[in-house]
Amino acid sequence: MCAFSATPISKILRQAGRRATPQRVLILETLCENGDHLNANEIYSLARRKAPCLSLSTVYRTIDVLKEVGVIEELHLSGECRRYEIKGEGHHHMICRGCGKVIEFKCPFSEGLIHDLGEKYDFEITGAHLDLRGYCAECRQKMSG
Amino acid sequence: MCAFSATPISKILRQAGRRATPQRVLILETLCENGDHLNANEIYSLARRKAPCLSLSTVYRTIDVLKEVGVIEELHLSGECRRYEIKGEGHHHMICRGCGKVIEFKCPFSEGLIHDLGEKYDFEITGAHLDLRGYCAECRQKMSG
DNA sequence: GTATGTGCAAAGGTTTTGCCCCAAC
DNA sequence: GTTGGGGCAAAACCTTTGCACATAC
Repeated sequence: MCAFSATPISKILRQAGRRATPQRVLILETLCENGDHLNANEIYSLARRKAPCLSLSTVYRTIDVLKEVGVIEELHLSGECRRYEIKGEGHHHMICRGCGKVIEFKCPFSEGLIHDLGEKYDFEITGAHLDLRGYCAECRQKMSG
Repeated sequence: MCAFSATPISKILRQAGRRATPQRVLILETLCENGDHLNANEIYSLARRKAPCLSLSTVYRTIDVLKEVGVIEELHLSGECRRYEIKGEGHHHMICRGCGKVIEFKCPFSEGLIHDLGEKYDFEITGAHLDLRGYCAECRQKMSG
Protein backbone atom coordinates (compact mmCIF):
# COMPACT_ATOMS: atom_id res chain seq x y z
CA MET A 1 0.00 0.00 0.00
CA CYS A 2 2.49 2.54 1.17
CA ALA A 3 5.12 3.34 -1.33
CA PHE A 4 7.82 3.46 1.30
CA SER A 5 6.92 0.23 3.05
CA ALA A 6 9.65 -1.71 1.30
CA THR A 7 12.20 0.30 3.25
CA PRO A 8 11.00 1.43 6.65
CA ILE A 9 11.01 5.16 7.04
CA SER A 10 13.27 4.95 10.09
CA LYS A 11 15.96 3.43 7.97
CA ILE A 12 15.56 5.98 5.22
CA LEU A 13 15.84 8.79 7.71
CA ARG A 14 18.90 7.38 9.43
CA GLN A 15 20.61 6.71 6.15
CA ALA A 16 20.10 10.36 5.34
CA GLY A 17 21.67 11.28 8.66
CA ARG A 18 18.36 12.35 10.24
CA ARG A 19 16.81 10.99 13.38
CA ALA A 20 13.84 8.67 13.23
CA THR A 21 11.43 10.23 15.67
CA PRO A 22 7.93 8.99 16.40
CA GLN A 23 6.51 12.24 15.05
CA ARG A 24 8.13 11.73 11.68
CA VAL A 25 6.91 8.18 11.43
CA LEU A 26 3.43 9.22 12.48
CA ILE A 27 3.23 12.00 9.93
CA LEU A 28 4.23 9.71 7.11
CA GLU A 29 1.78 7.05 8.29
CA THR A 30 -0.93 9.68 8.33
CA LEU A 31 -0.26 10.50 4.70
CA CYS A 32 -0.29 6.81 3.86
CA GLU A 33 -3.44 5.90 5.66
CA ASN A 34 -5.54 8.89 4.74
CA GLY A 35 -4.70 9.13 1.11
CA ASP A 36 -2.64 11.70 -0.62
CA HIS A 37 -3.16 15.35 -1.43
CA LEU A 38 -3.36 16.39 2.21
CA ASN A 39 -2.18 19.80 3.24
CA ALA A 40 -0.19 20.60 6.37
CA ASN A 41 -3.24 21.39 8.44
CA GLU A 42 -5.05 18.22 7.45
CA ILE A 43 -2.02 16.12 8.31
CA TYR A 44 -1.87 17.96 11.63
CA SER A 45 -5.52 17.33 12.51
CA LEU A 46 -5.40 13.68 11.53
CA ALA A 47 -2.11 12.96 13.25
CA ARG A 48 -3.22 14.64 16.46
CA ARG A 49 -5.83 11.94 16.91
CA LYS A 50 -2.96 9.62 17.66
CA ALA A 51 -0.61 12.13 19.22
CA PRO A 52 -2.54 15.05 20.72
CA CYS A 53 0.65 16.87 21.69
CA LEU A 54 1.94 17.09 18.14
CA SER A 55 2.50 20.65 17.06
CA LEU A 56 1.83 22.20 13.69
CA SER A 57 5.38 23.45 13.39
CA THR A 58 6.59 19.89 13.70
CA VAL A 59 4.34 18.97 10.81
CA TYR A 60 5.90 21.68 8.68
CA ARG A 61 9.42 20.77 9.73
CA THR A 62 8.76 17.10 9.11
CA ILE A 63 7.35 17.84 5.68
CA ASP A 64 10.62 19.57 4.86
CA VAL A 65 12.62 16.60 6.06
CA LEU A 66 10.48 14.09 4.19
CA LYS A 67 10.77 16.14 1.04
CA GLU A 68 14.50 16.34 1.52
CA VAL A 69 14.98 12.60 1.89
CA GLY A 70 12.76 12.10 -1.12
CA VAL A 71 9.84 10.31 0.50
CA ILE A 72 7.11 12.80 -0.25
CA GLU A 73 6.48 15.37 -2.89
CA GLU A 74 4.86 18.78 -2.89
CA LEU A 75 1.89 19.43 -5.14
CA HIS A 76 0.37 22.66 -6.35
CA LEU A 77 -2.95 21.35 -7.43
CA SER A 78 -4.95 24.50 -7.27
CA GLY A 79 -4.79 28.08 -6.14
CA GLU A 80 -4.83 27.16 -2.51
CA CYS A 81 -2.09 25.92 -0.26
CA ARG A 82 0.48 23.22 -0.74
CA ARG A 83 -0.47 19.58 -0.65
CA TYR A 84 1.69 16.53 -0.31
CA GLU A 85 1.77 13.00 -1.55
CA ILE A 86 3.97 9.98 -1.14
CA LYS A 87 6.45 9.75 -3.94
CA GLY A 88 5.59 6.80 -6.09
CA GLU A 89 5.72 5.91 -9.74
CA GLY A 90 5.11 9.01 -11.78
CA HIS A 91 1.46 9.79 -12.02
CA HIS A 92 -0.18 13.00 -12.97
CA HIS A 93 -3.30 14.98 -12.15
CA MET A 94 -6.45 16.17 -13.81
CA ILE A 95 -8.05 18.92 -11.79
CA CYS A 96 -11.66 19.88 -12.35
CA ARG A 97 -12.17 23.63 -12.59
CA GLY A 98 -15.72 23.12 -11.48
CA CYS A 99 -15.62 21.03 -8.34
CA GLY A 100 -11.90 20.74 -7.67
CA LYS A 101 -11.91 16.97 -7.94
CA VAL A 102 -8.51 15.48 -8.70
CA ILE A 103 -8.17 12.47 -10.97
CA GLU A 104 -4.83 10.71 -11.01
CA PHE A 105 -3.54 9.03 -14.10
CA LYS A 106 -0.37 7.20 -14.93
CA CYS A 107 2.37 8.76 -16.94
CA PRO A 108 1.41 8.21 -20.52
CA PHE A 109 3.83 10.42 -22.36
CA SER A 110 6.94 8.83 -23.57
CA GLU A 111 10.14 8.69 -21.62
CA GLY A 112 11.72 9.32 -24.99
CA LEU A 113 10.05 12.68 -25.32
CA ILE A 114 11.34 13.81 -21.95
CA HIS A 115 14.76 12.54 -22.77
CA ASP A 116 14.78 14.51 -26.00
CA LEU A 117 13.70 17.67 -24.21
CA GLY A 118 16.53 17.25 -21.74
CA GLU A 119 19.04 16.91 -24.56
CA LYS A 120 17.69 19.86 -26.46
CA TYR A 121 17.92 22.26 -23.52
CA ASP A 122 20.93 20.69 -21.81
CA PHE A 123 18.86 20.02 -18.74
CA GLU A 124 19.01 16.93 -16.57
CA ILE A 125 15.37 16.11 -15.93
CA THR A 126 14.64 14.46 -12.61
CA GLY A 127 10.89 14.75 -12.50
CA ALA A 128 7.93 15.55 -14.67
CA HIS A 129 4.48 16.78 -13.70
CA LEU A 130 1.65 17.02 -16.11
CA ASP A 131 -1.36 18.90 -14.78
CA LEU A 132 -4.49 18.96 -16.85
CA ARG A 133 -7.30 21.37 -16.04
CA GLY A 134 -10.79 21.08 -17.32
CA TYR A 135 -14.24 19.88 -16.42
CA CYS A 136 -15.32 16.49 -15.19
CA ALA A 137 -18.41 14.75 -16.50
CA GLU A 138 -20.62 15.78 -13.58
CA CYS A 139 -19.69 19.44 -13.81
CA ARG A 140 -20.27 19.47 -17.55
CA GLN A 141 -23.72 18.03 -17.00
CA LYS A 142 -24.54 20.60 -14.34
CA MET A 143 -23.40 23.38 -16.64
CA SER A 144 -25.36 22.22 -19.66
CA GLY A 145 -28.44 21.18 -17.71
CA MET B 1 5.19 41.33 -28.28
CA CYS B 2 2.28 41.28 -25.91
CA ALA B 3 -0.07 38.45 -26.48
CA PHE B 4 -3.08 40.63 -25.89
CA SER B 5 -2.07 43.48 -28.16
CA ALA B 6 -4.26 42.27 -31.01
CA THR B 7 -7.30 43.13 -28.90
CA PRO B 8 -6.73 45.99 -26.50
CA ILE B 9 -7.25 45.02 -22.92
CA SER B 10 -9.88 47.74 -22.46
CA LYS B 11 -12.03 46.07 -25.05
CA ILE B 12 -11.55 42.61 -23.53
CA LEU B 13 -12.55 43.92 -20.13
CA ARG B 14 -15.61 45.74 -21.38
CA GLN B 15 -16.75 42.77 -23.39
CA ALA B 16 -16.58 40.77 -20.18
CA GLY B 17 -18.70 43.41 -18.47
CA ARG B 18 -15.82 44.77 -16.40
CA ARG B 19 -14.56 48.31 -16.33
CA ALA B 20 -11.35 49.28 -18.04
CA THR B 21 -9.52 51.21 -15.35
CA PRO B 22 -6.02 52.64 -15.68
CA GLN B 23 -4.85 50.36 -12.88
CA ARG B 24 -5.89 47.27 -14.77
CA VAL B 25 -4.23 48.42 -17.94
CA LEU B 26 -1.07 49.34 -16.05
CA ILE B 27 -0.86 45.99 -14.31
CA LEU B 28 -1.15 44.11 -17.56
CA GLU B 29 1.42 46.37 -19.20
CA THR B 30 3.74 45.71 -16.31
CA LEU B 31 3.51 41.98 -16.88
CA CYS B 32 4.13 42.52 -20.58
CA GLU B 33 7.08 44.81 -20.28
CA ASN B 34 8.87 43.08 -17.48
CA GLY B 35 8.53 39.54 -18.62
CA ASP B 36 6.45 36.82 -17.20
CA HIS B 37 6.60 34.82 -14.01
CA LEU B 38 6.15 37.83 -11.76
CA ASN B 39 4.42 37.47 -8.43
CA ALA B 40 1.93 39.92 -6.99
CA ASN B 41 4.52 41.83 -5.03
CA GLU B 42 6.84 42.20 -8.00
CA ILE B 43 4.00 43.47 -10.15
CA TYR B 44 3.16 45.89 -7.36
CA SER B 45 6.68 47.26 -7.02
CA LEU B 46 7.18 47.65 -10.75
CA ALA B 47 3.79 49.20 -11.39
CA ARG B 48 4.21 51.70 -8.55
CA ARG B 49 7.04 53.32 -10.46
CA LYS B 50 4.40 54.59 -12.84
CA ALA B 51 1.55 54.92 -10.35
CA PRO B 52 2.86 55.44 -6.83
CA CYS B 53 -0.62 55.38 -5.36
CA LEU B 54 -1.42 51.91 -6.59
CA SER B 55 -2.26 49.57 -3.77
CA LEU B 56 -1.30 45.95 -3.37
CA SER B 57 -4.90 44.91 -2.90
CA THR B 58 -5.70 46.36 -6.29
CA VAL B 59 -2.96 44.22 -7.75
CA TYR B 60 -4.52 41.12 -6.21
CA ARG B 61 -7.99 42.12 -7.28
CA THR B 62 -6.81 42.91 -10.78
CA ILE B 63 -5.04 39.58 -11.02
CA ASP B 64 -8.35 37.92 -10.24
CA VAL B 65 -10.11 39.90 -12.93
CA LEU B 66 -7.44 39.25 -15.53
CA LYS B 67 -7.52 35.56 -14.74
CA GLU B 68 -11.28 35.61 -15.03
CA VAL B 69 -11.33 37.25 -18.43
CA GLY B 70 -8.65 34.81 -19.53
CA VAL B 71 -5.80 37.23 -20.17
CA ILE B 72 -3.31 35.88 -17.65
CA GLU B 73 -2.64 32.57 -16.06
CA GLU B 74 -1.48 31.50 -12.63
CA LEU B 75 1.69 29.46 -12.31
CA HIS B 76 2.94 27.31 -9.47
CA LEU B 77 6.52 27.08 -10.49
CA SER B 78 8.08 26.34 -7.17
CA GLY B 79 7.34 26.13 -3.50
CA GLU B 80 6.93 29.83 -3.12
CA CYS B 81 4.04 32.06 -3.96
CA ARG B 82 1.94 32.32 -7.06
CA ARG B 83 3.32 33.78 -10.24
CA TYR B 84 1.55 34.99 -13.32
CA GLU B 85 2.06 35.10 -17.02
CA ILE B 86 0.24 36.36 -20.05
CA LYS B 87 -1.80 33.60 -21.61
CA GLY B 88 -0.30 32.71 -24.95
CA GLU B 89 0.18 29.61 -27.00
CA GLY B 90 0.72 26.67 -24.73
CA HIS B 91 4.26 26.52 -23.50
CA HIS B 92 5.67 24.67 -20.55
CA HIS B 93 8.39 25.08 -17.97
CA MET B 94 11.62 23.45 -16.92
CA ILE B 95 12.54 24.54 -13.43
CA CYS B 96 16.08 24.09 -12.14
CA ARG B 97 16.18 22.60 -8.66
CA GLY B 98 19.55 24.22 -8.18
CA CYS B 99 19.16 27.87 -9.09
CA GLY B 100 15.43 28.15 -9.73
CA LYS B 101 15.92 29.25 -13.31
CA VAL B 102 12.89 28.69 -15.52
CA ILE B 103 13.25 27.62 -19.12
CA GLU B 104 10.19 27.81 -21.30
CA PHE B 105 9.59 25.40 -24.09
CA LYS B 106 6.83 24.95 -26.59
CA CYS B 107 4.31 22.21 -26.23
CA PRO B 108 5.89 19.29 -28.02
CA PHE B 109 3.69 16.44 -26.90
CA SER B 110 0.87 15.58 -29.12
CA GLU B 111 -2.49 17.17 -28.86
CA GLY B 112 -3.64 13.66 -29.64
CA LEU B 113 -2.34 12.37 -26.33
CA ILE B 114 -4.25 14.96 -24.38
CA HIS B 115 -7.33 14.31 -26.41
CA ASP B 116 -7.08 10.59 -25.67
CA LEU B 117 -6.69 11.24 -21.95
CA GLY B 118 -9.80 13.37 -21.99
CA GLU B 119 -11.77 10.60 -23.67
CA LYS B 120 -10.49 7.93 -21.35
CA TYR B 121 -11.44 9.78 -18.17
CA ASP B 122 -14.49 11.58 -19.55
CA PHE B 123 -12.87 14.90 -18.79
CA GLU B 124 -13.04 18.02 -20.95
CA ILE B 125 -9.49 19.30 -20.92
CA THR B 126 -9.10 23.06 -21.20
CA GLY B 127 -5.47 23.46 -20.29
CA ALA B 128 -2.31 21.45 -19.89
CA HIS B 129 0.79 22.26 -17.89
CA LEU B 130 3.90 20.21 -18.09
CA ASP B 131 6.50 21.06 -15.47
CA LEU B 132 9.87 19.43 -15.64
CA ARG B 133 12.23 19.65 -12.69
CA GLY B 134 15.91 18.95 -12.83
CA TYR B 135 19.26 20.61 -13.08
CA CYS B 136 20.49 23.07 -15.65
CA ALA B 137 23.93 22.83 -17.22
CA GLU B 138 25.51 25.40 -14.91
CA CYS B 139 24.24 23.81 -11.75
CA ARG B 140 25.38 20.38 -12.89
CA GLN B 141 28.85 21.80 -13.48
CA LYS B 142 28.94 23.42 -10.06
CA MET B 143 27.88 20.17 -8.44
CA SER B 144 30.41 18.01 -10.24
CA GLY B 145 33.22 20.56 -10.04
C1' DG C 1 -26.34 58.91 -11.44
C1' DT C 2 -25.12 54.26 -10.32
C1' DA C 3 -22.65 50.41 -9.83
C1' DT C 4 -18.14 48.93 -9.97
C1' DG C 5 -13.52 49.68 -8.63
C1' DT C 6 -9.80 51.71 -5.60
C1' DG C 7 -7.00 52.82 -1.44
C1' DC C 8 -6.26 52.04 3.10
C1' DA C 9 -6.02 49.43 7.11
C1' DA C 10 -7.10 45.48 9.37
C1' DA C 11 -7.91 40.61 9.42
C1' DG C 12 -7.17 35.88 7.88
C1' DG C 13 -4.68 31.92 6.75
C1' DT C 14 -0.39 29.60 5.94
C1' DT C 15 4.36 28.94 6.89
C1' DT C 16 8.67 30.05 9.41
C1' DT C 17 11.51 31.09 13.42
C1' DG C 18 13.55 31.55 18.29
C1' DC C 19 14.07 29.59 22.41
C1' DC C 20 14.36 26.19 25.68
C1' DC C 21 13.59 21.57 26.97
C1' DC C 22 13.74 16.65 25.58
C1' DA C 23 14.95 12.43 23.49
C1' DA C 24 17.43 9.66 19.66
C1' DC C 25 21.71 8.15 18.89
C1' DG D 1 26.62 13.04 26.89
C1' DT D 2 25.76 15.45 22.45
C1' DT D 3 23.27 17.12 19.04
C1' DG D 4 19.38 17.20 16.50
C1' DG D 5 14.47 17.55 17.06
C1' DG D 6 9.95 19.02 19.27
C1' DG D 7 6.57 22.19 21.59
C1' DC D 8 5.07 26.63 22.21
C1' DA D 9 4.36 31.28 21.07
C1' DA D 10 5.46 34.92 18.24
C1' DA D 11 6.69 36.63 13.83
C1' DA D 12 6.70 36.80 8.96
C1' DC D 13 4.37 36.26 4.79
C1' DC D 14 0.99 36.19 1.39
C1' DT D 15 -3.69 37.06 0.33
C1' DT D 16 -8.40 38.61 1.30
C1' DT D 17 -11.90 41.75 3.10
C1' DG D 18 -14.67 45.89 4.93
C1' DC D 19 -15.46 50.36 4.36
C1' DA D 20 -15.66 54.95 2.54
C1' DC D 21 -14.53 57.52 -1.40
C1' DA D 22 -13.71 57.90 -6.40
C1' DT D 23 -14.57 57.07 -11.26
C1' DA D 24 -15.89 54.45 -15.60
C1' DC D 25 -19.83 53.88 -17.91
